[in-house]
Amino acid sequence: MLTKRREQLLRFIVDEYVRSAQPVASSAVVRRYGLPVSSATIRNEMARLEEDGYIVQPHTSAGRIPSDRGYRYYVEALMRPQEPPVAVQQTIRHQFHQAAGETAEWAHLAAAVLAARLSYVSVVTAPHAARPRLRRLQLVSVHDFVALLVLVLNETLVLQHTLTLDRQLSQDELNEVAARLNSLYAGRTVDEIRTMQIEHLSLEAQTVHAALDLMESEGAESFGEAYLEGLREMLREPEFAQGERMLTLMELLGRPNLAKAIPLARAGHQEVIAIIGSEHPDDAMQQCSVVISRYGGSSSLRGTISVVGPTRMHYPKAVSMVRYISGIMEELLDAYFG
Amino acid sequence: MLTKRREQLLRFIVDEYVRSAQPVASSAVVRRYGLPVSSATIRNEMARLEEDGYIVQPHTSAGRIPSDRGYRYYVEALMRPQEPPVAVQQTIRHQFHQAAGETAEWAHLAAAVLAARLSYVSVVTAPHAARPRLRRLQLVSVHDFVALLVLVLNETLVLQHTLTLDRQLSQDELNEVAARLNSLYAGRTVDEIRTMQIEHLSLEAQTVHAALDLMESEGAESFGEAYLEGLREMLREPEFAQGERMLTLMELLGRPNLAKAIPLARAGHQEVIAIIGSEHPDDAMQQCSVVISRYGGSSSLRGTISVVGPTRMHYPKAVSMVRYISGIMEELLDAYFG
DNA sequence: GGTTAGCACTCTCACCCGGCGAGTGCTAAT
DNA sequence: ATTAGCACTCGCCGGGTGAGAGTGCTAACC
Repeated sequence: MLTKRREQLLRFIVDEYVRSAQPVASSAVVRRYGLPVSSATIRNEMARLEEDGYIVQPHTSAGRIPSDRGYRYYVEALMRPQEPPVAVQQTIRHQFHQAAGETAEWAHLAAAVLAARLSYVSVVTAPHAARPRLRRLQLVSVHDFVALLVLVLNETLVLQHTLTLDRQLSQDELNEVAARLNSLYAGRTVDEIRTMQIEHLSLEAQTVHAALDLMESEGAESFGEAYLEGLREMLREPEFAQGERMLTLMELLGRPNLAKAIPLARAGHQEVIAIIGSEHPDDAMQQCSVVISRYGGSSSLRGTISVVGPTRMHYPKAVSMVRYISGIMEELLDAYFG
Repeated sequence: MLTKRREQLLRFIVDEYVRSAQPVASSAVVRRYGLPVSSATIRNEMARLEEDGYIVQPHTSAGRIPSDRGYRYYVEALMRPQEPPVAVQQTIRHQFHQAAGETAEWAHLAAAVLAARLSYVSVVTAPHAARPRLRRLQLVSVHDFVALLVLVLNETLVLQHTLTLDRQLSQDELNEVAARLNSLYAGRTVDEIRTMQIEHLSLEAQTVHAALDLMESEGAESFGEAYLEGLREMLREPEFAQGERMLTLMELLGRPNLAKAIPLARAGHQEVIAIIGSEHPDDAMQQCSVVISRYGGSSSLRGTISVVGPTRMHYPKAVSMVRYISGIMEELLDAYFG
């Protein structure tokens, strides 16, 4: 347990380092925060904080920077999460209000807003049903032997697939098939449809097969329909200034690797958690922190919303912003599909 | 007009510089290409090429690198476009075959393949109808006062929009409305629907209004549904090694600026054109070249396919690969919607 | 006239060196 | 426990230097 004064000092060091990206000197703390003690006293305290592993020196005769352990303590015990200012809240609400009709765009907008407000990378997975239900399917004639299968799943997810037919069918015939399948299967999950074991011929069978495939591919939570924004902004942070660093980061945040960077499983509902630097299992993430939360507890749709930034991240802002946007997504889901 | 030998020398210099990213020395040319002359002779010839503006020296006592004019000459007169090897062609055809059903994924796949084969940035705009026609619309009940409008346009473009209703409507009622609107408007363009001037009440009016909005937003060729791939690969090229360069490039290739980088208007059908460095109007593109082509001449659907790389680009590969992929897209469109 | 060997010249790059400034840790006094 | 004073360490910056690469020029050669 840290003494009151050491806690406060640690807070100053974190705040200052986050602000300036420079190692924090003892004299700088005294000057900037107007402490009633001399820099020598601060140096003594700093030495103790360093012994305990909360801060480190990049090299002798440099100031101190927080260690991952220091950040952790800061996040747990020291920081005061600050709600976004009212003006910002209003702007954001307005933006979501504009896009209210575009269900499929919510997650995209959330990612964009988050990135714009924080200048870190934001990753938002679209609202997603663990067990998707078929709402309605439709067949649209496209060309002689080609038809388009359009699937509306749970709430508003729309999928499509092109079917190649064995014979020419009119739109009316397609409508009939669709109507029959809708009456059989609308409202059901993949498993339910599978266990019904109804025999189908040709086009019906083909359609059901394609539909089940599409639905299944939606089953697992993944980054398939994730929105990632703000990479450019984040790469402006001084820790990524060298080309080297940028490339490894881009590598890591590319689609195939995204799951390594962001542990969806650790996202808890309605609580925002942070994973800091060395707490990541993956080596490439040692320099980064992730702030993550799940949204959509009350409806059947769930998603995650997260921010990836340098360990030198503005945690109060990041946590509160993730919490705020997550709340908005929750509200929207409730209002539209509650 | 250049002499035969100078042409050949220019070709060597371009090839070698593209390969090594290092200024090409006179002795290197002699050694590497086994010429029957001495390096002094090459130096004389190089001096002439430089006078005429085809090559430049980064500084005294460095080798030569091609100027934009030199690249232009190379592209026009010297390079031999090389078809992709048969094995590669087969692999690519196989990849497209796999995805044949996923109409909406073609452009994405094209961009991915292009990026993987060339390691430059590829940008592919999805097949797009200049005057979209409504094929079919559908209304799906989502929740008490919420319905989903699904629009199938021209060939296989599927759009969606959420409607908030003034009163509760059953799926059957929604079906009726959809059926009526389909019988009126299926197969028509925005303009046609507008001129029909049919009076509608409440939900019908709302639906038509939303549908027209969606269709109109698809009208103009844009990067709205463009796929961009390969940024990471391209940033590995030595010319972008400094963080500075990377950032300006990422800035430029971000959605809002993409149109500046890639002049869609200059893409000619069935011919692949290159825009080299200083030929770009925009300052930020002076270091880059674009290879671009249009696809989909015979069907009503069009799109563009382009590659952005450093001016030190492997033009033969880039041009032939763009041509090849463009041909495949053409074939696919013909086969499915011809 | 075209080609070439030889050579002086230029420019970059990598390296080393030394001074400066920042910031610390320690000691001794309060 | 605090603090003034001071020696010490280390990164950074500028200049200087030597090696290497590659050229342009000149004069000789076929």
